[in-house]
Amino acid sequence: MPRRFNCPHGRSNLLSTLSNADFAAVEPHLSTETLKRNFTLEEPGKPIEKVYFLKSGVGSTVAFSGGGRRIETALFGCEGMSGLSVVLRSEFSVHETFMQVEGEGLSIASDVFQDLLDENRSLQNHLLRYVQVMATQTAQTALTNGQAKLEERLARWLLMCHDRISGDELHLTHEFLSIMLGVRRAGVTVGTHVLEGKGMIRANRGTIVILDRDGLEAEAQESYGVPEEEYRRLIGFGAVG
Amino acid sequence: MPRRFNCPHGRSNLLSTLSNADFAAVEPHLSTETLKRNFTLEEPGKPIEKVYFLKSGVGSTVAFSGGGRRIETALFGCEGMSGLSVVLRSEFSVHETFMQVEGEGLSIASDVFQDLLDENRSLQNHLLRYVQVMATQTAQTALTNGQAKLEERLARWLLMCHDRISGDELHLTHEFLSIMLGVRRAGVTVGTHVLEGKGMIRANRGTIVILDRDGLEAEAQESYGVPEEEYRRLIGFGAVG
DNA sequence: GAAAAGCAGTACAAAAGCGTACGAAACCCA
DNA sequence: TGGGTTTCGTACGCTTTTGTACTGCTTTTC
Repeated sequence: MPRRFNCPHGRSNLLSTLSNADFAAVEPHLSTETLKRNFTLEEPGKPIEKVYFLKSGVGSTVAFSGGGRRIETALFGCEGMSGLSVVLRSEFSVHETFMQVEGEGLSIASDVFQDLLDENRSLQNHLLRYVQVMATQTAQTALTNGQAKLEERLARWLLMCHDRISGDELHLTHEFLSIMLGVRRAGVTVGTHVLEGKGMIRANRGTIVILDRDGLEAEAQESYGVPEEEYRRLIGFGAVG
Repeated sequence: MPRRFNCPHGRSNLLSTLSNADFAAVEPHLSTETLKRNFTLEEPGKPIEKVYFLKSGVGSTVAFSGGGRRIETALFGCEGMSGLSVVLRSEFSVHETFMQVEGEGLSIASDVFQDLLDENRSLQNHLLRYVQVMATQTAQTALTNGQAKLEERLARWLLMCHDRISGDELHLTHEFLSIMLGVRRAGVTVGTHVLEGKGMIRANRGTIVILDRDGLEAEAQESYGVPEEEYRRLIGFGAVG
């Protein structure tokens, strides 16, 4: 199976799948921005100022609790956007969203964007379908967190990240991965060794290279694939230019 | 702290918090239905025919995978509704939603409802905010599934269910609870004994009685409360008649 | 080029939870 | 009333994961 969200030439697939009229309405208000690693796209509990459509890179939404527990609940790249709370008329969310892999994005001011949604039914409907995709992803994360073993969760995460980058190299530390998955750092070390032993990845200080996607998909079992299929159903892929 | 979603006299709080105009638009199309335990509100992968606003009882959304793994991702009562996929223009969801505790609900045909949403901005916006509440609940479930111990998850679940029923008795088996939480049946038995030992609940064949909510909230730690607070912020409570 | 910081590998005991299984108690229905 | 069924209590060994901590290798910084 091919890489699933490999948006060609750093293009936002979510914008590409808009109708011409909808895209024309949005386009004048977009500004290109370079989004560095760790850049905050949404601050928990604070009104969202800009919505970002990624052209490349990966964004990550994390739920946390007072006691310092954190876990990633959703992740998106060139197929998606930040600021779902704007689409959902909620001003902000209690969760945090930041850039996990740096990239480029198109930003639009939240208030302008909200007006566009008001005026433009089909634009809104399209993005609501995207909300459903993300809701599915989060539900699947809940399922996986509750039922899958560490290696399976690790494989799922690597696949989802791989789907959204170009090339096969992920630049991240075990520490970071352990926070995303909500497990112990040393557990990630052991888990990567297992996947490495099966020849699926090659790990190196700060880098993981994907060698065998099919193997990883087998390892991830049913943990991987459901939201990806929903994306295909509800959003689809824009014509490749 | 009082019971959080104790809708008086079996009333839908979600409908009660609509503006008069919005409620007037919806009201003529509603039919009261008795919803037995296990009644399917949404079938996975099949177009939703009716949307239900609960007046009493509890509905439950479950994610599952081919391998027979299941876990509850969200739960709602008189404060909520089924059929979020209709609000999100997605026809259906891949998850299953059914009645966990029997009750009454107001149903409306999906196509009629969708037309109402089209014509009625503020109705749609209100329900979109409810979608955000549920997204928050699911994210919190992902966090809890990944990080909390069995007893904490159990306490959270009991509280969420207690919030949505009248009285303090939950009628359910350990087997059922184990499926909702995605744990072993025998684990639930042990967990309930611990909570019982602390005087928070009293358990009996098919019944759990909540004795000490505050105790349970302490047991659940930060696992409980976030989506409830979001509901308060985004939906609120209708005037008590 | 030395010191500091960051990152990865490893080890060990302990806890949490699982799979399984068996028997007892409570309930249901004929 | 009695047999079948459902639900619950409990036990045992095993796997997974944790908490903690120490070591050594890189990379960065001064």
